This record gives sequence, C-alpha cells and structure tokens, in this order.
Amino acid sequence: MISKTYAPQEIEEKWYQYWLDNQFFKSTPDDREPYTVVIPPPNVTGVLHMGHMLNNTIQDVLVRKARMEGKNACWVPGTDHASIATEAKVVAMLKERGINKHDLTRDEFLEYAWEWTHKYGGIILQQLRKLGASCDWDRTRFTMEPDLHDSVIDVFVDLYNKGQIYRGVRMVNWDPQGGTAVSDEEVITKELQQKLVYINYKIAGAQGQEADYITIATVRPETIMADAAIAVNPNDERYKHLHGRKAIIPLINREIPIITDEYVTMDFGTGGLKVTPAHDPNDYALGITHNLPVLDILNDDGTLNEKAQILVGQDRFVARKTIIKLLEESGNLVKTEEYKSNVGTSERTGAVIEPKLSLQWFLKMDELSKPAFKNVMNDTVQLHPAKFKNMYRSWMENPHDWCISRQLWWGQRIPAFYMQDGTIIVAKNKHEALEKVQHEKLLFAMTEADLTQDEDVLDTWFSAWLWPMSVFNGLKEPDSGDINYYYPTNDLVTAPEILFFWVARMIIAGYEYRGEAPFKNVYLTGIVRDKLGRKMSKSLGNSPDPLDLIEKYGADGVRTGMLFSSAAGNDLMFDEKLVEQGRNFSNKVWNAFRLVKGWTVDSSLPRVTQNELSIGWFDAKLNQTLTDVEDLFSKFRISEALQAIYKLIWDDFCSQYLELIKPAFEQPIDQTTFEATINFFEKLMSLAHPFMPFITEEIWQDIRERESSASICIAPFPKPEVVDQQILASFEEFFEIISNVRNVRNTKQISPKTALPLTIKTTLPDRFQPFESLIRKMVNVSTIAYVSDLPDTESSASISFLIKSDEFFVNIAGQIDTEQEITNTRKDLDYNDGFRDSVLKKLSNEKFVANAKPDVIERERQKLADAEAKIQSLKQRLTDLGA
RNA sequence: GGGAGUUUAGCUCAGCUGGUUCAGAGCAUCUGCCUUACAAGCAGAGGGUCGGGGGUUCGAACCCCUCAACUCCCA
Repeated sequence: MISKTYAPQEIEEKWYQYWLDNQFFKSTPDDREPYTVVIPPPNVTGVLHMGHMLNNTIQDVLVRKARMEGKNACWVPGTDHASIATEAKVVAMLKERGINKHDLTRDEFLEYAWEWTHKYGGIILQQLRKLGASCDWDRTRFTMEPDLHDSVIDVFVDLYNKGQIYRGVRMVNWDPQGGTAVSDEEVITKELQQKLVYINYKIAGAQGQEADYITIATVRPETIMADAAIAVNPNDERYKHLHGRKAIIPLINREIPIITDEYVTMDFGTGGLKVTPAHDPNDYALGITHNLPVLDILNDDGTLNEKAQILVGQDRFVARKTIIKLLEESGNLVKTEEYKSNVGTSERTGAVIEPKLSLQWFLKMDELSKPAFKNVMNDTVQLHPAKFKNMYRSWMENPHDWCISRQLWWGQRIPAFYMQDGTIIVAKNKHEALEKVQHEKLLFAMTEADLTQDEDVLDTWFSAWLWPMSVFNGLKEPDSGDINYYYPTNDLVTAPEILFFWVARMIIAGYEYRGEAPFKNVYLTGIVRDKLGRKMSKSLGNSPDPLDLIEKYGADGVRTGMLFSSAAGNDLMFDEKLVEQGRNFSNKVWNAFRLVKGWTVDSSLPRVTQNELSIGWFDAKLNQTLTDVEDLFSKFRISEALQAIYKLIWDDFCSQYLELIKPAFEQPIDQTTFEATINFFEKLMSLAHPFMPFITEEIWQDIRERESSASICIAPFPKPEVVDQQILASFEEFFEIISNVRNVRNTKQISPKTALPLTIKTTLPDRFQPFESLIRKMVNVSTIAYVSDLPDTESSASISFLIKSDEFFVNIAGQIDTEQEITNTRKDLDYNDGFRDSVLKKLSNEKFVANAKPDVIERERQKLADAEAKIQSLKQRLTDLGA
C-alpha cells in the first residue's frame, strides 16, 4: 500500500546515498562537452541560510539539466577561509577559553584557527547535501589548502614583478575592533543621531575690537588636537578679515593657519571647517592641496595616543564626551545641536569605521581591469538579468586601486620580506627571497634571519578572485587536463551584492592568467527577504532554519517553493506559504503516481479511440511545453520554466489528461493507453528532475523495471518534437465546453450526480462528435443532440453559452429563471455590440489599415465576424426567451 | 548632491521587439463538493481605469516628458 501523502524524509536520504554510491556527480575529463559550475564558496564560518538555499538550488537545477542532456557536468564545491570573519570567531573562541590572542604567537594562533576550521568548516557543505546538491564532492576545495594557497602567493609575486602591486600610504577604512583595514564594500553606512558641536577657536594676535574667535562646527570634537588648519570659503564675507591669520586650538593651544578653499560649504554649520588630514578622507585631500602636516592622534584600537597631548589612552567615543565637558569648562564650547549623519560601520564587527592613514599593499586596477570591462559590455560575458550591466559599467569605468592587505593572521601571509634597511624583497618564500638578495644585490653574507616577512595577510577576495582557475589547479599547472577541459566554466550563480568585488575581479584574473573570462553567464539571484521586506539575518531572527524547512516540507518542496517566486535579479519575499505550495506539488505528483500505479492492465482490451485522442492531445501539449521550457532556460528564466512545468503536470496532466483516460473504478486499462501514460509520466519526471530530484527519482525507479545502478540523474532530458497545433486548438474548444457546462451546474447548484442533456446548435456537428464520450466522462451529460435550429420552448428551458459561433444549450427545465436569463443575455448583447463597434471603428480607420501588419488586420476581421455571429445568436436567444 | 532600479488584483510577482478573445499566474477570498489518486484535494466565481498627469501613435502596461512614493549604489 502506497502512502496517501508523500513522505520525503524516508526517501531523500536513501536516494542521495544511492547517487553518491554510484558516483553520478563525479566528473573527469572525457570527450563529451563539459558543463562546469564553480560554487560561490561559502565562508567556513557559515551555516546554511536561505540565500544559500536559493543560490544552490538554481545551480543544481542548471547542473542536473546539463548532466541529463549528456554533457559532462561538473559542479565544484568548496569553502572560503574568510579571514576577518573566521579570525573573529577564533578570537571569540579563545576568549571563552580565557586566552588572549595577543598572548599567542602567530603560529600558535594559526593552530587554533585550523582547529576551528576543521571542526566547523565543513558543516555548510554537509548541509548542501540535504538540499540535493549534485556537487562532485571529491573535488571539494578550500582557499587555504596548500595548492590554492600557493596559487595566491604566486599571483602576488607575479603581479608585483609586473609592477601592478605597490605599497603606499592611503586613507583606508580602519576597523578598530577587528584591528584591520576593510574595503569600501565591507563598510555599511548607517544613519546615526550625533551631536554637532560648535567650538570657538581663538584668533592668534587678535586686536581690540575685532572678534576674538572663529566658531567651527564638528561631529568629531575629539580630533581637534589633530587639526592642521581651519578652512573657510574664500567668498565668505564673514571671514574675509581672517584670511592669512592663525587660530589657536583650544585646550592644547597650538597655532594653526586659517586657509581658504572653495570646497567649504558656506551654509553648513558656521562656514568654518576644521581640517584634520589624518582622520578624514576629505580633509586629507585638502591637506595635500594646502601642504598641511598630518598628525595622527589615534592608536589602531581607537584610543588616543600621546600626540593628542590630552586624554591619552581614552577611547575615541569616551574622549568625545570628555572633551565636550573640557571645552565647556574652558569656555570654548558655544553649543551642541542634535544632528543626523551617515557613519560607516564594519560589516564584520559593526564597529564605527575610522578613516586612517596607513601603509598598505595595493593592486593597480586601471590596466588590469580593461578586458574585464570590455567583455562584459560586449556580452562575451553575459549578466542575467542584463540590467546589472549598468551597475557594472559605473564601477568599472573608473575602478579604484584595490587595497589587498589586511592586518590579520588568518589568511595568505603577504610574501614580502624586509631587509634591515627596509628594502622590500617579494618572493615566494624566505628562501627564495634570500636567493634573490644574494644574486641581485650580491649580498652573500645575508642569512634568512636578516629578513623579516610582512606581518599582514591578503584580502580574502584576493584568493576568491582566482577560484574558477585555482579549483582546477589552473595557476600551478596551466596546461593540465583539468583546467584545459573545464575552463572557462559555463555559468556562475551569485548575488548582485558581490558583483564588483568578486565577479568583476574573477573576470579580471581570468583575462590576466588565461586570456579568457572564467564563465560565459552570470546569473544574479535576488536577496531573500522576509514578508516585511527585511533582509533575513541572524540578529533579526527572521530567518527560518533551512534544515527545519527541509525536514518539514521535503527538499523538493523547499526547492520548488523558493523558485516559484524568484525571477532573476529580483529579491525574493520569502513566505512559508511558498514552501507549502512546493510541498503540495510534491504531493500532487505523488498521488498521480499512486493512481497510475494502482491500475491493472488488461492486454485483451481493444484500443480505445477516445483515449487515442487524449494521448494525441497531451503529446502535443507536452511538446509545446518542452519547447517553451527550452526557450525559458536559454534566457535563464528559471522560475518561469518551473511554472510551466508545474502547470503542465498539475493542470494538463493531472486535471485533464488523467481524468480523460482514467478507467472506471476497479476497471482495468488497455495496454496502449497504459503504455502511453507511463511514457508521459516518465518524461514528466525527467523534465521535473532538475527541480525536484528526490521524488522524481523515487517515481522513476518504480514506474518501470530498472537495471541496478540506473538513475534518472543520467536519464535523457526530454527533447521537444513537432507540436500538433490542430489538436491543441480542438481540445481548447473542448475544454471550454467542459468548463461552461460545469459552470452552469455550479451556478444553478445542481448536483454532479444529475445528468444533464446538452444540445449543440451548429452547422458542423462533425467537429464535436469525436468528443462526445469525452464530454460525457468529464461533465455527466445524459444526451448530446445537434440542431440547426432550436424550438423556443426548449431554448427557454435552457441555459446557453456561445463558443465562437456555435451555441450550446444545457436543459435544466424547471430551474430556469427567465427574467434572470433575459437580463444576462441583454448584458452580453450590449457588451458584444460595443465590442463590435470598437472593432469596426478600428477597421474603418484608414491609417490603421494602412499601417498595421496584415496578420493584425486579419485578426481584427476575425474578431468582427465572431462578434457579429454572437450578436445574431444573442438576439435569437432573446426572442426565444420571449423578451 | 550624482546615478540606477522599482511602482500591474488583498499579497508576491510575470507580461521578452507597442497590436490575438478587450491585462496573466500563484497565494489569499467567496460558492459548492470528504465524487474510491490527492481536503497538502476537486469543480467554479469574484477581484485591476497597469503610481498621478501630459505627450508620441491608427493603437500604449510597454516609447518620451513630468510629478510622486519606495529601494539600492556612489559622494
């Protein structure tokens, strides 16, 4: 006995293990066409969230389809070492054990980091299996494993030797909590309520009558000790008398010049701007223009250093409060105002970003990025949806140099070695650095002990940008079989948020090292949000646990549910209702299977003509959908492809086809119909398999005898054949009859058990005769009669409906409300009159006839003819009803 | 301040180059059904002057202008 509802839990684990045991996901180069996808490596710190679910479901759909199409499908999984996030986790873990990071040596710390990685790093990949992901797990890579690590180092050395990497002072986004620089992309701007503080600076050497002070407004009073000047707009009348004078910083009494610059906004604050080059990017730029000194008063952890002279050791935010008090006491504080402004915070630690001057490593982007820019704009690499090309352009037209150093330990340590005099030697390792020194500088007395390696590691993206090459060892062995076979990969599925700092950079690296983009298509998914449109996040607690969802609704249900409403590039408003719909779909498929499975075949039964008609129709419908699905896939409209399949299975196959051919209760079915139905079912399962891998495998295995180690995973994906348009049109008309008769029954509240007589007024009874038994089966009619003219009495005892120019009468004698019928018919007539008139107006418009395409005009003529026939029938109907 | 995107049924979204039966789907709602595959279901129904205004066109949800609201990116 097959269960009445589909129970995914029992089935999913069994088939996933079966797939693994039979190595269906394993790929090695052969003479087939490759289809390659590299996973966007999730952070080792990550656990599966809804975004991963969506992203990986789409990848799996693409990969499974390609595999069924006979391509050598290879989906490479792996994880990313995520230096900042992981280091933060490890530091936290150490803290719990009572260990302070700074008490450890670098090597000791790294041991803990590896311990953490080995313990938690693989979790997310295990979770992907529950989703059904058909990755080649033997190829699992990690950005810190030796081969990938070495590739990163090699690339650094190579780019340095090519003159693309330099070391320079830059204003960077400093995360005082993480103790590292973060990229612009990792800074989240937040609007914060702040205090705008008005401070009086005494004018040096002020004479009797003139104002003794200049007032400036700032949100960062704690940085006044780092001021290098006060700037005013040269056109500002209020301050013209101060040009060339000097002001005195309160509390520390240091003199600074008053300078003029058009940059200063006259109507913001007081029009006076304190210039602090070390602690603000705009001020830094001003400082360069005006040749101002740079005075950095902050330590890396955000506390004030001795250069501040006062408040040394205090945290910047504590100092901000303290200094307001001090200024008040000294009489320099004018007032404070509430003020909202945007403040950058670190994506990883949440700390307020401190603009900071520091010595960092940079990669020049102008030359390197050119091919990547051009080849996206000319569609060599296609973005789906294409609207993201705009965003890509705005970023790539003027790329900033990439700050690639991070002040962390977890990651690839920068292979730069300093001699005692500060000379930089870049080499793969200390040994090679020493050789280089000895050979190039002829300093043969040098030893490794005389070289110190740079303390910093490389930005995680500096390893991620090599991912499509490094997973195939494409940088270490550029001529190996793997990289030559799999590269360039086909499709990349990722989020638009990382279009710039990952996707663009992979394309850059691809052109630099392989002369070719790393993929042909980039499918950009949306962000998964909750019902209220908020991004799902752990802190909000608004994200369901994907594994719970899988447990509750089945992996197939979750997969289809997520895809129902997720057009490419659009955010997905997640609602558990979607997943429920997916679960219901699984159940529908399951029950169709139960029905078919329950039939007994009687091979002695003759072929049934009416069934052959239905088979012909469904065959046409199937082929039409296959054509549509191919087209949708080619445009990466994955969600629409799923919807087309959903409708084909639910509406066309279950609601129509199965009802049409279903034998009466406990009656056997003939061989021909059974065979055709099993064939259809098999094709439908193959068609749905990329979306719902588990249930389709279960049914596919059971619907026919299978050889051991056969699988739907490697069964052929159905290909569209010629569509019989004629039969589709006839059935459309047939379904319209069915639906109209049912509607009559419904509106008149007539029991389905009451058989109703149907009369068809038509000049072509032949069109309907073949469908008679099908009509009877679908709507319980007692008789079907054809007339060329219907007696008034019978007409007035019937409800009628029109399909094209044929009129159908359902006799429900005794239950007819003549008045109501007349009102309805009049309404119908009025509408058709109006419709005819509008069509007539169009056709009598010379410009329309002259400009519109012939087929458009032909359609209008047809509409006119249909409307006129309808009007004729409706008028007759009114007469019959005695109106 | 600069740029981009969005605005279509109660909700979430389709609607690809302007032209089929006068705008589609799913969910939700309403009506009637436990009809022996499925109530996680079946059969039906209602619901939108396509954000507002203007324009181009024989014809606009779709093209142009303008206004508004929301979202995102950059400064």
